[in-house]
Amino acid sequence: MKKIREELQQFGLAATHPRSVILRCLRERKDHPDAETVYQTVHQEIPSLSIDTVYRTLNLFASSGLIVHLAMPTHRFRFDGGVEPHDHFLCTTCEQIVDIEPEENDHQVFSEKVAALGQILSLQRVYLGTCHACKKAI
Amino acid sequence: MKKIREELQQFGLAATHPRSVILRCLRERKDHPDAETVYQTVHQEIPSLSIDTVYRTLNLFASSGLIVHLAMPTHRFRFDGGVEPHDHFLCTTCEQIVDIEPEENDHQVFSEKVAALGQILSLQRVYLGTCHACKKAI
DNA sequence: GTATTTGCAAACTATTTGCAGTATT
DNA sequence: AATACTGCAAATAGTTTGCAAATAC
Repeated sequence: MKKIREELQQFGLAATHPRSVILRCLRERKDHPDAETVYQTVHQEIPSLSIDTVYRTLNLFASSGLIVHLAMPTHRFRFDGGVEPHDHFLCTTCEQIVDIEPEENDHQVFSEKVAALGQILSLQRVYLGTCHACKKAI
Repeated sequence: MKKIREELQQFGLAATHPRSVILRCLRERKDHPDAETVYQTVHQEIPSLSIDTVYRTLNLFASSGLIVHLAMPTHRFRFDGGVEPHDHFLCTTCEQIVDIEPEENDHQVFSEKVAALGQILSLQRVYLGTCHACKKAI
């Protein structure tokens, strides 16, 4: 928990109890949760927590760069507590998201053409399709 | 317009007037519109058109593969009438989306690791950042 | 003529915001 | 003590759906 608090402070954010628990939740989970899911989890540890705070906190963390707001055609915003570059697979049926570790030689260099469009901050790659479970269910 | 109607029929969809005009709108625009924007445009040609039909039609087209439901962390769903593979730049401030034509040697082959996750139907790459206009405005 | 599609209206779901009290620095 | 954060409540925004009338095949 100490590390989480320090992280918040390094980003210039007050290390409150809700924020610490929300950030720890994001760091531990591997399933790229939405606000509701984060709320359900953190609510167990802080019963007084409201979902408004979860929304505000997730937006704050994402714009600070502490977490990643995922580019996905899903019905709810999804977040990723892993900030090292990697790709994702999205099952467009059940909306589960799976991490894909980058290849050794993948250094995400942007071409000049891309750089000319503005200040590029990140690149997200999403493979879209149907997971085995959903495929079977059809 | 003939071509548009034929396209709909090839995909097994009834070539109604609303659908034809909506598909033509998507094919002509370069700005990756949301449902509201499509509605504003098509509404000029078909005043009786309702936005419900726009939502239904966009979802139908996207699941049929006639258009692409973009993977973007935007507040509204965005659609692309260009179906040949290409990348996108998203300004996370003004939410404008710009096409990036693929490099010559970009053939979008999926690794076995990716293919093992399920049936992969497409890959979307999104460069996120701030466009020049928004950068200046800060 | 039959089946599919559309408009209307309403519902539903997700997300944001103002304000006053509370916690953090 | 001053500032920043949170909960409450309500508002806002985006999208979906049931049903009867209209349209396409």
